[in-house]
Amino acid sequence: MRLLIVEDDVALADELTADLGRSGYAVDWLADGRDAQYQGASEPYDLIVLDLGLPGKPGLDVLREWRAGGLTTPVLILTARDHWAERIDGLKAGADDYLTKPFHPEELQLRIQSLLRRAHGLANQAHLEVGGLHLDESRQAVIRNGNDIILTAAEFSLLRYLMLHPQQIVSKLQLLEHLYDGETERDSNVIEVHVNHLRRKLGKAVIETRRGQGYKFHGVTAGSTS
Amino acid sequence: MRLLIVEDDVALADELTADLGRSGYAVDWLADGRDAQYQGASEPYDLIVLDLGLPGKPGLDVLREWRAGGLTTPVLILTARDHWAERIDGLKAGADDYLTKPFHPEELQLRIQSLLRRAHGLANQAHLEVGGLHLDESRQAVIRNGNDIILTAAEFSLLRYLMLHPQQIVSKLQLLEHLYDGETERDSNVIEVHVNHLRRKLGKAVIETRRGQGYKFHGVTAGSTS
DNA sequence: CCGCAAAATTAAGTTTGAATTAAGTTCTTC
DNA sequence: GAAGAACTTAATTCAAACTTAATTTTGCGG
Repeated sequence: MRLLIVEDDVALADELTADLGRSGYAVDWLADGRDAQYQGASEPYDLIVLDLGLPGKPGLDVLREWRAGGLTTPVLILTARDHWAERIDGLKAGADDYLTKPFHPEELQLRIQSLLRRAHGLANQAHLEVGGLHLDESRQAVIRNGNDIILTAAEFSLLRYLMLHPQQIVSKLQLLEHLYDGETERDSNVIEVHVNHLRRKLGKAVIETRRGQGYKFHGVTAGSTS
Repeated sequence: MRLLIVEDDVALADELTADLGRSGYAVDWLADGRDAQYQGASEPYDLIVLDLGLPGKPGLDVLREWRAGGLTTPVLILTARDHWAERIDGLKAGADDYLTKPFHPEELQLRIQSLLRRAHGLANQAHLEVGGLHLDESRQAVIRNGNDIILTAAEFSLLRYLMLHPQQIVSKLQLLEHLYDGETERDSNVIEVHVNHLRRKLGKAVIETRRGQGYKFHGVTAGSTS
């Protein structure tokens, strides 16, 4: 998942970037509203965290123009506690959720997870569970039939992306763009390697390949083990 | 479907060419207005994407001269966000749709699909659905009576072309010219082979052959399966 | 800091399958 | 029933995807 954080408080932004990076998100950070305006509309982010108190251009204006231009990416806004009216304006302008400062970083993580599930039509699920597999975000593991399978960071974020797009065909390019920040080689075979590892751990049938098009996630059907 | 992209930003053009190619379009790319002027009028494109900020010759002039010369190919123009007046001028000059930069490539794909349907008199249809068959562009599949039939890239683009020209007789030469870029053998039997594959997957009646003239697409009538 | 172990990525060789060509067969029309 | 058009099947080609191993990077304990 690729996230954009628009926040001018350097200390806070650093912390959030590091935190989210550790959770397997590819995070970009911008401090200026004008830059955000452009980059948010041109890069394929899965979610944007937008502070409303920004230099360059007011966050609310940025958000309004994104929505006017047809951007559908989920946006979570950060507002100051004492500007409570901003929340309402923000939601009216097209924000999907908000958080008032100060907040705990874990709180942001939870909101992000929930927002991502919601955005992919997997609402009111407390945890990501698709086709017999249960993702445990806090431990980077999958649970199948009650037993844990430990994944590495790369495997985990790849699987998370696939599970958030069930029944869809996800191209290798799409995976490269959404799992890695901006500039990663377009002709690397990282994805293939990690897909291979996932298939080893979860069984061959879990990820179907559609030659020339991409991969498609299937749950584990009945008692397939290895 | 054969598309022409006229765009001087090499990185963007590369990306779009690759994207659209992956979706089964035969894509040509030109960076110069003067070249575009000539080639757009002489090759049988199904749609043209034209950036208005071009070297060689202003995009607007190119478009005006195409229209003056009687070219009816649908044209989608790309304009910069801050030159909003261009959009109006572009539409006046004969553009069929526009997109402001920056945009997401998927957005362009959707516009192209919609414009192609429109250009073939299948307006206000959100998806291409003819004679009981439903084309799913995002998954390169057809849906008949609710169940999916997976197609390869070549089969898909052939079927798409036929479905965009329903009730018409489409010659083999026409298919070769519109499904393959410029130079492909005129006496190859690729089309026949793919038609054969499509008939296998969809049933014999779906594509009628008019000996000496070409093929004609028919929907599936009632309960024909194989 | 340094060095070690695990993970991530790159690289190289192999396998697979779609696309095209090729060749032989069956229609269709005169 | 001959000739050409279209059909069908099989062979070939070539790029995509897989697999394994080698290399680089990262994180961590000393």
